Amino acid sequence: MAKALGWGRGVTVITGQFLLGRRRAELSEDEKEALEKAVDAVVTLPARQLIVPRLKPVDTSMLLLEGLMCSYMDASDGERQLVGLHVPGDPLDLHSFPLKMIDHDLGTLTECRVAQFKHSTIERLDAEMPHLGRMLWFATLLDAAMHREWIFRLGRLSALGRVAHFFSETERRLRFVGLSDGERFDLPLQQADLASVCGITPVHTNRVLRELRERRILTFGRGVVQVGDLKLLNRIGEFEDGYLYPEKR
Amino acid sequence: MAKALGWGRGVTVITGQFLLGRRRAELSEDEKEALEKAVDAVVTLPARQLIVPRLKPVDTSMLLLEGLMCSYMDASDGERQLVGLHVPGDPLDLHSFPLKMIDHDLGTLTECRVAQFKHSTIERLDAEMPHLGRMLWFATLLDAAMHREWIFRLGRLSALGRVAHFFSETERRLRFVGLSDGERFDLPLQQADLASVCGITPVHTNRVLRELRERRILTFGRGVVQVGDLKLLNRIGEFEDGYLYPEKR
DNA sequence: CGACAACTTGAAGAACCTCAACCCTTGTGG
DNA sequence: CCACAAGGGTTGAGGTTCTTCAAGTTGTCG
Repeated sequence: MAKALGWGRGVTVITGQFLLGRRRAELSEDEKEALEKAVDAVVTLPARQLIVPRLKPVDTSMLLLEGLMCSYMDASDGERQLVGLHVPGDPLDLHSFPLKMIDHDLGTLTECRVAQFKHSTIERLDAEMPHLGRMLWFATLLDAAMHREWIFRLGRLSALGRVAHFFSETERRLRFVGLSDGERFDLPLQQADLASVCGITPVHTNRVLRELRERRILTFGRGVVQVGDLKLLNRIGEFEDGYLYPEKR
Repeated sequence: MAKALGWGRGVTVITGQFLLGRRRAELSEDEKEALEKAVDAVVTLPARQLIVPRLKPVDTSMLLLEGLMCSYMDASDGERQLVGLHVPGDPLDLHSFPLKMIDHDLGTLTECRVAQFKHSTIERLDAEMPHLGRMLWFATLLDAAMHREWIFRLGRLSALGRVAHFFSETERRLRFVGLSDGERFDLPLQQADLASVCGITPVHTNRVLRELRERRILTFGRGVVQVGDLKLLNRIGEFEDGYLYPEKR
């Protein structure tokens, strides 16, 4: 556990990726320290498990440290729609703090490490440090911004555009936390997961991936993405990163 | 202006529809009064106007009092995707308080009346009344919950299902604030707007509306919705209102 | 090696789009 | 008071995209 490493100002062994690349710089040393100390536990979750079911009261929120998780909703015919992908550094169900439950299922895609925060602790933090509270609020709104972009993606883009947009967004998000160099990154998903994200069938997803491969834009296999032409990928997906609220440089 | 009406505890001439039907009951008299006093101005906006453009810093947030507004994003081919519809009682760009800007355009559909709140005032409120701050946070997350449902709608439902879901959701939301009785409600939109919501063409929207009409489920014309069979409408749209966080009864 | 899951490909069909024409209502000016 | 223009709504015909179904192929792990 991190506590064994000893504490000093700004030591963020657990929460160091939170808001990284976004507005982390606006967090004071006091705030980072308070956040780090607010961690109740760090636990490991098995792959492909439902972790937080919808519409059930919860009293804890989590921060993803390692692995991939997703938010999803199932249709009456059993088809699954992913409504969010979560990468390290992302709050997972922080919105359950004001909402008291979540309106979707939250599950793991791979084995994951997460940090847990009791709502009672967050409540104290929010009351005592209003600015930190606002940064937590900000973090939950990043999800909403991505949701809006996903609506746009599904409503206005072709299958090729949707897949390109998803890879563009995911590449950018992983780059925020140092998990992509813009050319290659791990993304341990299956084609069926991609289909669940993009609102298309697995079969058609396969054909879209073939086109991206043949046009030397991107290859995806065995959980690894190799980007051939990031500019073109972004253009096909009509991707611009403004909605991710990147840090000014 | 409301101030002319005189003040007493719980007088909410302007903000009385905020969170109505959701968790408004959790607001104390002090909180309601503080919110009402935080109103900086009430203004009228013309129909079909861009009110808040994307990616520009803002220092004010608004609450919709009367009329219809929408959030939208435009694709490179000029096609518009609505990502949110706003009805009376809804905060419009409250998320711009933590975000400092919005990542989408916000405009009017009809002439509207809105109440304006300066971010500096919200900041004071949030610091002095943490519980009220959390209720504001909650309100912004209702948008996120609707976004998730819209993703599901676009990703997993047919054109008929999407239109049915939109009408189901809108009917429910208007009922929260007393603007629908479950059988008939005003919805001053055009078929093209519906198309922009559902990610389909206006022509196909027309055909879907014909089917709903012929099956006696719903008629829509001249800005008026007549619901023939609400249960069936909800079933076709796979609509359940849990994600709208209705008040327990 | 065999079993299983994930990926791949082909063929046929459904859902939705595009384009074009027409209708209906409303408002305006002669 | 009528003619006409304009915008929104309606319909048909044909084309495209994506789905469905079915049959392999490849890779992995006991």
